[in-house]
Amino acid sequence: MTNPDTDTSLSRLSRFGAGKDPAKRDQILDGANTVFSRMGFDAAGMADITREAGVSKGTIYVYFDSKDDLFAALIDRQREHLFRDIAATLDTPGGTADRLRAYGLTLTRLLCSSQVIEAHRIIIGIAGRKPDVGATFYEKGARRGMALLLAFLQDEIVAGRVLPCDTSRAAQQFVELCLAGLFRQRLMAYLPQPPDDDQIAANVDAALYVFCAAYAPDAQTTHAGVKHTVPEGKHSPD
Amino acid sequence: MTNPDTDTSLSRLSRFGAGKDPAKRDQILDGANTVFSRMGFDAAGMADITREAGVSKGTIYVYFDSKDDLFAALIDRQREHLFRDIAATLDTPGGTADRLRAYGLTLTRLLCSSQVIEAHRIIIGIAGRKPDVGATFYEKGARRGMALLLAFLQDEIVAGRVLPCDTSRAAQQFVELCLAGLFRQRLMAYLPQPPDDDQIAANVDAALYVFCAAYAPDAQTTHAGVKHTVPEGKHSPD
DNA sequence: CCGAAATCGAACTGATCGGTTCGATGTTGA
DNA sequence: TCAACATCGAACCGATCAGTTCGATTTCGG
Repeated sequence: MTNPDTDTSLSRLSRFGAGKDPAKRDQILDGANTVFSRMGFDAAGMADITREAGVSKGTIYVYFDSKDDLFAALIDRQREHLFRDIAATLDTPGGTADRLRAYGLTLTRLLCSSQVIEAHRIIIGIAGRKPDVGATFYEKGARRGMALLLAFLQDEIVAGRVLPCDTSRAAQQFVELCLAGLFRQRLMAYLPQPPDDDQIAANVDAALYVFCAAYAPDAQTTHAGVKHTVPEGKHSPD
Repeated sequence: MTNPDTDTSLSRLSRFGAGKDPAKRDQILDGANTVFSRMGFDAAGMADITREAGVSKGTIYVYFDSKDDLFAALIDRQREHLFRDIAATLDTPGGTADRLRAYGLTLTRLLCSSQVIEAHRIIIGIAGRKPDVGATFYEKGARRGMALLLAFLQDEIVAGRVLPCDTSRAAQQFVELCLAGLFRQRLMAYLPQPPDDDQIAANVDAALYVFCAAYAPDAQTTHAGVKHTVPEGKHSPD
């Protein structure tokens, strides 16, 4: 009768139901992460994951319903890990540019890391066959990270430290500027290794320079030409 | 004795060797294109291509050595098609901004098209397992297209219409600005359809605004602050 | 030390897929 | 009309793989 979900007696604290031990679950996910990263989704075999995780095949299927389910759980776990790092950056002390730089540095370093690149490769590779998987991945990942930057930009505009503009598009532009020359090249394995910190810093500084030239109020107030009115046009797709 | 490769007699003009008929070759590539686009590389079966192309399996293997070979040939054919469209844009009449706009419009429209997106999905999906495939794809595609823009920017700098800068990085930045909010979202199927012409135009105009704010000489000469000296720092990876 | 339960591990199933083979078929040049 | 030849099409091969089954083994609470 003792329901394992409601039983909080001592006897249950070190004993889990079948497929309920979080340590073993993590062990499986760690192995899956290694194998998926090394081989990609289709080429990765459950036998490989079995071997890498040091867990029997039957046990994996006790913890996860299918290969797809296992992969989805893996993505979810990684994502939460990433957000912890990014969310803090915009609360950095310093001026607008400094906080943007901190955000850009962290974002660029994380997105160009082998783990994130491999995850993107897998998602993009199946996005044609399973559009909802890709869309969900973007929604819960990039879109959520973009929302942080978007809120920051809106606050800065209210404070007069950034020119009024289509914040959604400006946020997209800043991110793409940070990733310019790195992310796409990493995805296509044209850059086999993640960029080092110097390259990232140079890229983010260059992005910041361009971004400030367009959206920093001092450049605008100094140069009062009509040519540089910030277009507030239609919202960009986001 | 008559070697089919060197025999130019009339008898050979309407008769091709096995696996040498360019019309049938194209027929196979058309079918392969449809199937690869619909299903992705791994999920696409040779049987599907056989059906779609209306060609027997044996014949396909007379024209192509393997699935990989077939796919490579398909990519090569598509690429040449694209370059014809892009190469012309920078020779458009008009000022610097107009020509950049023409380039950006064409580039964005093509790269966000379903054909190109699907090709990217496949390449990126296997780039982990076969890095040389991905690298070659980037080398012969994006890199070559970037070279056009790069040469253009250098000419404009010499003519004093663009500020001296790291042209390689500036070119990357312009391209990413044009694709901001569109290309990555298309790859991940967050945008199921290609953007329409209005969206593309708005995006390219926004990109152009930002790019000009940073690299147009008039804005710089007017605003002589030290803050806006264009950094000529280390070359960005390209 | 016992007994229950989770896990192991190895064999097995059923299906898919890339690639091959080979006789039948249809087209073409002579 | 005939002979050569590219193509067809359907069966076939060998390998791989996701997922299942089940008895043996380990683990842990009592």
